[in-house]
Amino acid sequence: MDLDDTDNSASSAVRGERAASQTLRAQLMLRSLIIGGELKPGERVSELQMVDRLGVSRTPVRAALIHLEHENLVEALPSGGYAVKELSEPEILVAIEIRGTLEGLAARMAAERGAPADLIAAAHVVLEEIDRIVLPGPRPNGLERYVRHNARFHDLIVDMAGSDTLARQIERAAVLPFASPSALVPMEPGSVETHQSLLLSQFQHRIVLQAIELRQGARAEAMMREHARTAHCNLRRALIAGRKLAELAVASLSSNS
Amino acid sequence: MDLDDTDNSASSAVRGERAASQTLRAQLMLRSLIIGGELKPGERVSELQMVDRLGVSRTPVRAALIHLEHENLVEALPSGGYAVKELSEPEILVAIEIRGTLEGLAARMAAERGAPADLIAAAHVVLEEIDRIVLPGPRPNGLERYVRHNARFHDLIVDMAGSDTLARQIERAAVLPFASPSALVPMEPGSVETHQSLLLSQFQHRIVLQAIELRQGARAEAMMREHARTAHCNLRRALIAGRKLAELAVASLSSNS
DNA sequence: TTGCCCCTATCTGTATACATAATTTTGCCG
DNA sequence: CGGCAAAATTATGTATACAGATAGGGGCAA
Repeated sequence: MDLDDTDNSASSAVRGERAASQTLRAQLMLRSLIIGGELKPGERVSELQMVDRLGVSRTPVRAALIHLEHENLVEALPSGGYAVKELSEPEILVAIEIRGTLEGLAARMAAERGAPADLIAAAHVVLEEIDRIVLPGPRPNGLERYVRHNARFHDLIVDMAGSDTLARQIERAAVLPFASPSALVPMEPGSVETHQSLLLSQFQHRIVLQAIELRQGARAEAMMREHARTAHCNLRRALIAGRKLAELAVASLSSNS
Repeated sequence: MDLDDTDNSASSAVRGERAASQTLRAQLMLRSLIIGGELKPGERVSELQMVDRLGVSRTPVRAALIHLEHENLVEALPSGGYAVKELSEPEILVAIEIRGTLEGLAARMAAERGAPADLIAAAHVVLEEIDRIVLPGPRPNGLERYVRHNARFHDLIVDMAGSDTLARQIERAAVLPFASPSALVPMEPGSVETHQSLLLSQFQHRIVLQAIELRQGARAEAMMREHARTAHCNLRRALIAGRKLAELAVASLSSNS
């Protein structure tokens, strides 16, 4: 069978991933289709249709669907098969709260157990990089760099907790489009409002890191929780601004490498 | 092909489930094999071996393995295939902490949003049933009834939060043998120590429910978290007493209907 | 005797064939 | 003209065939 992706309508999602397994390719492409809105919420995801669309056979498509079910992006229909899960605003808020709660737990564990020195140092470096982005003032193009460093900081906090189980659980909670720490993409790139929001987030980053260093578990946890609630504001703003879900796909996909 | 389970070495795990799909059967049986210790931690789970052992073909076995991977019971090997995940004591403690944290979040959300009256009433009924079990004093055979009602109470709290997303996440966190709220099975049935532990748990139940009714979110959350840490003691006791993981399989499996 | 290389046996990933169940469409009757 | 039923199409669940890869064992050479 022809396995290259020359005629693949969703091949842009797997740029540079052509060596990966068919299952992973199907998973990434399906995620992209769902988050990008090309598959409407509530719509049935026909396996054969996906075979035509993704260029892989039914087996990897089916495996990808099982994975996506656990990621809360599709749900199993009672009569068999899967449908794109419709995300209500309250459920997204809950997902954000779950992520914040678990990241708060990670921060507290890091503070109570003590975080490895190299991770602390790496976090300081990341925060200084963010400083160089946000301190000079609002500038275009700084947003995507911020998102990258922000995601790295969150990953470092989770790593400091030293638990693979916790890391996985957090990763799963952050799959939903607006629940990811990188979900501030819909913000207006150059606006003063955006810039102030980033400054506040950076303050929170510093407090979390300081609390972890000082072994202040409760403080680290509370601040991390509050920090996650920044996403609430972003979601509210995005819902008011209109449907720009497609933009989120890139950030959401790039954050789980 | 012969599809009945007459020569099925693990058929006891699916008693009453013969109408279910092959995938679900494979998932339940594999869970039982892993939690029951028949598959040793770190051991590779050969698909063909499981085909022989479970009496289903490779496709359902493979689907079940993907599900179990998301349940943290197996992990994907870099070279392909899966292996039984080895659960270190610290990781189990983390899993308990995750469950407690998320159940605490559920209790707080129930308190802040207000729980449906019928669920509150149902919870009161359950607590009165538990009272009838533990108040008269230590008695044999009360333990399994306690476990059942205890699981029901925890489910009710989660339901009160009114979020399917949160419910799923908690369910996943509670799959690990000792992380489930039903994980007090290894306790000695008739001992005074066991009875006092149950009494304390029941006090905590009452406080959580009262806090939810009074809209005391922080109190409900803190008490629910602390309540989950009861499992820490049970784990410690079980590890001292010796390996009786097999007993936990039943409780763990029955709690996720 | 020991270490390295090759060969074999098995295992996974993928594709596909087949049977059962669900859904849609079409035709007929009221 | 509308509703219901039946048939056909399509969907999923399951089993299996096949190819590439991997790991392990045995044999040969130093």
